[in-house]
Amino acid sequence: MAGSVNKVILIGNVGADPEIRRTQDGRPIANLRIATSESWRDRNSGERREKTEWHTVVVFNEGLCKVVEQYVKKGAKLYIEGALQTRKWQDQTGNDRYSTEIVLQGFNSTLTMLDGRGEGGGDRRGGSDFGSSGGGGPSYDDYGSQPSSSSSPSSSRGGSGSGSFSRDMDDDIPF
Amino acid sequence: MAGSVNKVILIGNVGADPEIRRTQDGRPIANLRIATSESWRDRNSGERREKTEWHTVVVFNEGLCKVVEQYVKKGAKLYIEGALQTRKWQDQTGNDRYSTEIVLQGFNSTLTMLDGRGEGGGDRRGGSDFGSSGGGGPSYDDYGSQPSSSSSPSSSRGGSGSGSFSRDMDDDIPF
Amino acid sequence: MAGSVNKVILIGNVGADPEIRRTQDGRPIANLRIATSESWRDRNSGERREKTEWHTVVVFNEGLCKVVEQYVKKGAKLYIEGALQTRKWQDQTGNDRYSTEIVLQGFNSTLTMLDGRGEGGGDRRGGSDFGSSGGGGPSYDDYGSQPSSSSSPSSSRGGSGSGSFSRDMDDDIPF
Amino acid sequence: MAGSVNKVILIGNVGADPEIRRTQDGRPIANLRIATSESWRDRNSGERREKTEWHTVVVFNEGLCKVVEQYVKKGAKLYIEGALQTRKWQDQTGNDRYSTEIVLQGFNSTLTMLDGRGEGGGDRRGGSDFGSSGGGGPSYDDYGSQPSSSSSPSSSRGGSGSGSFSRDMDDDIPF
DNA sequence: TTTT
DNA sequence: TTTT
Repeated sequence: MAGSVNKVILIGNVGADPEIRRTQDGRPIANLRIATSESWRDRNSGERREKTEWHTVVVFNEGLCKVVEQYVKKGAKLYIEGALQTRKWQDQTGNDRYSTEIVLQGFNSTLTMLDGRGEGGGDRRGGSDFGSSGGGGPSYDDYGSQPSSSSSPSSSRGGSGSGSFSRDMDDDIPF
Repeated sequence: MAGSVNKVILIGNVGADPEIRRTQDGRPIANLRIATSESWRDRNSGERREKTEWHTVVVFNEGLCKVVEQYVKKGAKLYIEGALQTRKWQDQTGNDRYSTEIVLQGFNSTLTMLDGRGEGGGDRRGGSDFGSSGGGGPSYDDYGSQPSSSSSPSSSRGGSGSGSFSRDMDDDIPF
Repeated sequence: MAGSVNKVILIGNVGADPEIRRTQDGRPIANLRIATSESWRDRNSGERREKTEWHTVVVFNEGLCKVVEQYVKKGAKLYIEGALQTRKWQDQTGNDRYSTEIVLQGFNSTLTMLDGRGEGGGDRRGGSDFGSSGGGGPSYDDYGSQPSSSSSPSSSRGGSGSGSFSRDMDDDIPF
Repeated sequence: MAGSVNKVILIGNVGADPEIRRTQDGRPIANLRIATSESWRDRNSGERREKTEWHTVVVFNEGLCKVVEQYVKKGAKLYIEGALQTRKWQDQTGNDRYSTEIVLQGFNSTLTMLDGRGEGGGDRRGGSDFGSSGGGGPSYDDYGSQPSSSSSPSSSRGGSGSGSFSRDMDDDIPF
C-alpha cells in the first residue's frame, strides 16, 4: 500500500530485567515489558486515579539488543520508537491466539535511555562505532542494515560498522 | 508514573465500513480496522514482497465518532493518532484473552481523512462547532472531556467554545 | 487543507529558567529554550562528536504555563509535543525577519517532565482541575479551548470537567 | 546529551516543484516547501477560518532525493519525518540570520507520498533494491548511511544497496 | 544556554 | 507557494 505509516512512541519504565534470546543463527532478540501510565483526578470523588498499561516490546536489532543487554534493567525509563505487529500463535489446545507487540526492527526504530542508569560503562558499542542520534547516553537508532564496508560513501560516516543491527524483515525468526 | 507517553501514529486504509455501537447512556463508539503495509524487495529472489498489518481502532470520542459515521468508508485512507490499550476478556471457555487496540479517546487523539472521500457533505459537525486541526476536510481532534463549566480555569483560556479551539491563533498576542 | 499534520516531538533539556509573560488580558505565555543533541563517532578521527540543537518553545496554554512556572527549571528534561510555527517580525531596520518556534497551544500539545525535579510540591494545579495524561508527575496535555457551554455536543462527552478528562477510562464501557 | 529526541512529523502539500542541487562531490540535496494548515470556526463570527503554515524541508539523503526528483511535484501530498535544524547565515549586510528547517538525513527520516501521483513509473529505485517501509508507493526510509558494498553482513538485507542515501552529519555541505 |  |  502506498503511503503507509505504522509507528509507536512510548516513554515508560521497564517492568523487569529484559530477556535476551538468540536465534539459531546467533542473532539476539530482546524482550521488554514497558509500563506507561496516566493519572487523572476523578470527577466525582476528586481523588487521584491511575491506570497503567503494559506493553511488550521485541527488539530484533543487534545493536539495540546490545544496548538492552548491557544497560536496560528493571525500572529503567526508556524512549521507544517502533512499529505495531500482531503475531498469530496457537495455544496448547490448538486455538488461534494473537499477540500485539511493539517491534524494533529496521528503520525508524529507536531505543533511548532517559535516566542515567547504565551509563558510564565504557563504550557499550563494543569495538564497533555505531552512529547514534540519541546523544552520549545509551541510545541507538536502528537505521536498518548498514554494511560495514568503509569504501562506501556513507559507510565512512563514523558510526558505520554497526552492520547488522537490524534483522531482516523477511527472516523467519521463531519466537 | 511521572513522564509517560503512549502514542500510536498510523496512516493506512480502512478495511471495512466502520461499526458504530452505542453505550447504554447513548454515547457512540466506533470500531475500525486499518491496514498498514510495508513492502521491500527480497534479497534472494529479488522480487517485491509486501506485508500487511491490521490494526483495530476504537473511537470513544463523540465528535470523532460522528466523523467516522459520516465520512469513513471501506477503503478510506486515514491518519490516526491514539494510544495503545490492551483489554482483557474471557473466551467462551472462560480463559483469559487479551486484545490490543488503538484507542482514540481524550487528548492527543486525532483522526484525519487523507483522501478526498466523504468531503463536501455539508458540515458534518451539525450544529456544533467542534474545532478541527486538520483543515477543511473531515478531521477531528479528540480533546477529551472538555470542561462543561464556564467557570473552569481553562475554559477561560480564550478559545473556549469548541468552535474556537485554536482561538489563540487569530489573537494578536504580542510576543 | 484536508488532512494536514504539523507535529514536533522533542526530548531535551531546558537551557535556562523559563520566562513567563502575560498578555494584556492576563493570560500567561511561557518561553522555553530546549536543547537536543546527537552524538556520533567521527569516521576519520574516531573521536566522539556532538551537535546540539536549540529550540524555542512557546507555551500559550494556561495549564501548561502553570506547570512550567512551578516546576520547569534550567536543566530539566522535558518531553514536548507541539506544532511548528514561523512568525514574521521586523528588526530595527525594518527588515522582515522570521522565527520558527514550537508552539504548545490547543490540542495535541503536551509537556511532560522526565526527571524527578519539581515533584512533590503539592498539587501544582491549585484549585483547578486540569486533566493530566502524563501520570503523577507534572504533566499536562494542552487540550486547547474547551467548550464552556454545557450544551455543546462534546461537553456531553462524559468526562467533561477537566479534572476528569480521561473520564471514560474508569467507565465501564461494554465493548 | 543522553536521551534526546528531535522529531518533526508533517503531512502537507508541496507548494512548488522541488529544487535539487548538488554538492561539489556530487551528492544531491532537495529543497521542498510544504504547507500544512488548520481550520476552525471562529467563535465570534461563526465563520470558518484557516491558517496555513509553510515549512522548509531539506533532503540530504540520496535515495530520498531520487524519490523527490522523480515523483514529487507541486501539489503532492507528503508524509515527512525528519528533525529540526536551525542554520545560521549572514545576510548581505553581514548580520546574523537564522533559518529553521526540517532536515531529512540519517536515521528516522522518512518521506512518503500520500496521493497517487508519481506512481506507476516503474521502479523508481533503479537497479537498486532499497528497503521501504512505506509500501509500494514512492516511499523511502532514510535509515542513515548505508554503504553499498554487497559483502557487508547486512547489505544482504534485501533492500540494502541504497548505499548512500544519507549524507554525513559532519560533512560540510554548503547550503 | 542544557545535558552526558 | 499547496490543498480543501
